[in-house]
Amino acid sequence: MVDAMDVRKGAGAGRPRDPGIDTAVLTAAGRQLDDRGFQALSFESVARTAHTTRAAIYRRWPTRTHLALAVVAWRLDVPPAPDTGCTLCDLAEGMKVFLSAFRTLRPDVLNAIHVACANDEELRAEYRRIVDEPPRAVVTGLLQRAQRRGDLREDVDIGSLLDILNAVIHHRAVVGATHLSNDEAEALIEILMRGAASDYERLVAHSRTIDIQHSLPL
Amino acid sequence: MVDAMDVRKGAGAGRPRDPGIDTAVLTAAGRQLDDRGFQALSFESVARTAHTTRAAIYRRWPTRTHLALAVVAWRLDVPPAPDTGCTLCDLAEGMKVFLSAFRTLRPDVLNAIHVACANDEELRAEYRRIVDEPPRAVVTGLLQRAQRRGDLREDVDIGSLLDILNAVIHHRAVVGATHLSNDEAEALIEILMRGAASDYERLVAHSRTIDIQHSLPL
Amino acid sequence: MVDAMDVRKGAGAGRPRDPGIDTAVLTAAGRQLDDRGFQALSFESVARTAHTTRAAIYRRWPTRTHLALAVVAWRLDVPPAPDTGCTLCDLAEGMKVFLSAFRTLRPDVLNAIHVACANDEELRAEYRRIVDEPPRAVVTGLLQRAQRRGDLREDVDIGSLLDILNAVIHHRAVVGATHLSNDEAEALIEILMRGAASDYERLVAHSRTIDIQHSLPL
Amino acid sequence: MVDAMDVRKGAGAGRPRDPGIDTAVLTAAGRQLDDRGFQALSFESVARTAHTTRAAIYRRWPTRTHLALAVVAWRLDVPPAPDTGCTLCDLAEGMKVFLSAFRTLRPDVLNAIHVACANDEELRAEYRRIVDEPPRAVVTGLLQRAQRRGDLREDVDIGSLLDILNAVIHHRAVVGATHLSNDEAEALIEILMRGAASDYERLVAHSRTIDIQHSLPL
DNA sequence: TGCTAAGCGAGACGGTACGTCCCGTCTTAAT
DNA sequence: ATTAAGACGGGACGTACCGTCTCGCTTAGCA
Repeated sequence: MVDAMDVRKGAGAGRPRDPGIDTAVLTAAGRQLDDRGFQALSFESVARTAHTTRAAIYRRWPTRTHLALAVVAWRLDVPPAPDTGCTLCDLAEGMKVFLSAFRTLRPDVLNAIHVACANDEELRAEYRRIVDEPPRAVVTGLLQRAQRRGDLREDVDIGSLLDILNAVIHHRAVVGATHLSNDEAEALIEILMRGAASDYERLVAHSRTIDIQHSLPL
Repeated sequence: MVDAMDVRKGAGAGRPRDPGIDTAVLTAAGRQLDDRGFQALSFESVARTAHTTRAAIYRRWPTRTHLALAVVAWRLDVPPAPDTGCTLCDLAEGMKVFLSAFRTLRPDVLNAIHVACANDEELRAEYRRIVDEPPRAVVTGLLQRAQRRGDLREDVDIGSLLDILNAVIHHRAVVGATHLSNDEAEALIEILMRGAASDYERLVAHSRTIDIQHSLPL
Repeated sequence: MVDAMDVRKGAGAGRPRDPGIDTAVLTAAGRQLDDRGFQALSFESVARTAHTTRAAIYRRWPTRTHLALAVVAWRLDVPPAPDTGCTLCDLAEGMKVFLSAFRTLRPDVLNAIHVACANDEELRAEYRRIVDEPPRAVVTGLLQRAQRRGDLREDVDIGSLLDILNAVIHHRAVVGATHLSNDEAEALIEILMRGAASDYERLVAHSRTIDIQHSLPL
Repeated sequence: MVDAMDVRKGAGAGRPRDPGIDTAVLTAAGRQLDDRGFQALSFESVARTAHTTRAAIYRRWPTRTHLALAVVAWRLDVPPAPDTGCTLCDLAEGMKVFLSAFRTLRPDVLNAIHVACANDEELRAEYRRIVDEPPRAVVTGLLQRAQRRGDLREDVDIGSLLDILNAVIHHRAVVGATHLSNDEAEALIEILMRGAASDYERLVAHSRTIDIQHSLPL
């Protein structure tokens, strides 16, 4: 994957960048974020542990927020959309996809990055592009199939459902400091599907006894 | 309510604290948070603009996170629970209560505070006590009345509903950088109440044509 | 001995000073000076280890220099002048007297106190009164007897001799970080007495084989 | 002579030090020492008056003692050894050399520096190298010539003589707060030379009527 | 006996300075 | 043109003491 940050102006002339520095820095930064959080991420210490210099990092990423986002982009690998034909099962799997984004970095670190983006439109867009959109796209497809299949009412706004799912998972990860439990996920899906399904009882009947809980990640 | 920060060990002895410093510092800190965000909140500059010294602030609040939380506690004034007998109307009002907590400080600032709490159990508890619990208590009462009235199914877990409401509002404020719109609030309430109400159609019929939208804050 | 610092204005009325605090503070201050030197002597830590408060100490001694001098005064006990009739022997003993002053506190601490006195005439006088004069008086007597006895030339200025003795001992203690060795003391006495004695050879002959070295302290 | 403080580890690489800062800091520090003494020497105020930052000073000198010693090294200019063939005259000149070291800074400041060296072997060595040794080397040469010439007895230990000279001058400067007067210097030389000269009377006769007093500095 | 003047512990107050860390920029020589 | 190295002017950190103050309580001698 091309590094989004690696947009050089007059590339071609002069000594080329050492690509080893890119990976060394991303590795060191990631380790630092994992160990001590975003606020402890400093150019100084990253340069130190990556055995390079601040200047070499500044050349690639202008702020530590850009750097942290680069770590996310480097790590994130969104799983493909499940398609078993069973809406409840797919939905349970879909929640894994949302969670996958929250596993690239500690939730509080992602949150801190977001805060740092708060006053910078360009960075916020970058955050959405890298962190928010990919899982959302996957689950959107999943729900659209369900709606086409007739499992969801026609008038249900899929965006609203996604907002709720995303919000609850995010909120729990970030505020509750624990990920959603199986029971909570079940309760959440039940409440949402009772409100959104054309015929909730039929969905449950067709869930092929594949227990929702067993497909939940945590 | 007694200020949580004003818990002095051997209270009574020693020169008493100058209460003017408390308010000056909280005012200055609040202003700083409003103007430039949490990361720009420094003991240094607060001390400067409050015309006092770092030491006097450290005596009261050990970290800038404690200080910021004290600003929230100082500002937050949770409105009383509405009780009109109309569940949908009350619920719409209830969302105002949640929003009131998110208006004490800029959403990104609250979020930043939360991030700072992430690795400190004591602070996280403080955050919950100050920011989360008060509105939650109010809306809990509201929903319990609705349930007693028979508007909510007996088997609905009010806690889960609150989690969802809280999560969506928090998430929108913090991630979306805008508060929930009327339409979004309406859609949210509809989805949740379809899933949770004993008889959603009856609730709508009895909402006395008091348009949900008109009672929403934004 | 009356404490020089204990000059109270309107003594008599009011609660009397707790004498236990005086000794506790002097003990603590002495210990602190012994352990970590003058620059580490702080009202704060003395108060802490003496289980009292800064204010109680300030009431007694206005600066830490006064306090340190009080420790010296409290500890110093000048030995009496020796008078064996043997000038060289007495002189060797006299050097002990000078050294006794340098044993009340570490030489560098005494020196530091002196530095602190440098810009305060009153304190400097106090220092001289407490530290310098007592041993000087003793050895002055000793040398005057020797001169009366005819062992020292009439034209020798005893003050100059004292200056030299005091200076060399002080200098060695302070600059060399080791006290004068026996050989050095012997060499010093020899050089001085060759220059000051009426008949140095006779003095050596009459030193009753009491080896100079054996009467030196270190 | 290379400045002892300017020993950089991987010299050559990196942005070179701004030599203007060195002189600005040494000037400011010297001024501060002259005006208000060692205890008032703070990195803070030196940085302020040298229009630089604490960090730039810390980069060069780790403690204010090192800084003060650097001021001495920067200022000290030891005069060359006199060699007139007249031992008493040379000796009188030699005392000027000792005094030159004590004129680089106020005696109490030098003393304070010494105190600060007391518990640091490395600093003490530095002090000796910078303050003690240079004048000592000069006068050593002077006395060795005198001894070769036969003016001093063969068995006189030049080191002991130097100790005494150095000690008395140091002591007077530091404890007496005044430098040695002419009379005192004369008395000191007389006492020492009576003890150390092969034939003191001859030395006086050969002092070419060059009055000792007239070559003394104060 | 009760008044009153100090002493006392506790601890807050406005300050100054500490030594450290990191920032973002720069200068240099070498690659 | 990038690299490693590292100095530069800044700013904030959290800590330690300073010398002063305000309290409420204790302890005596004097009236």
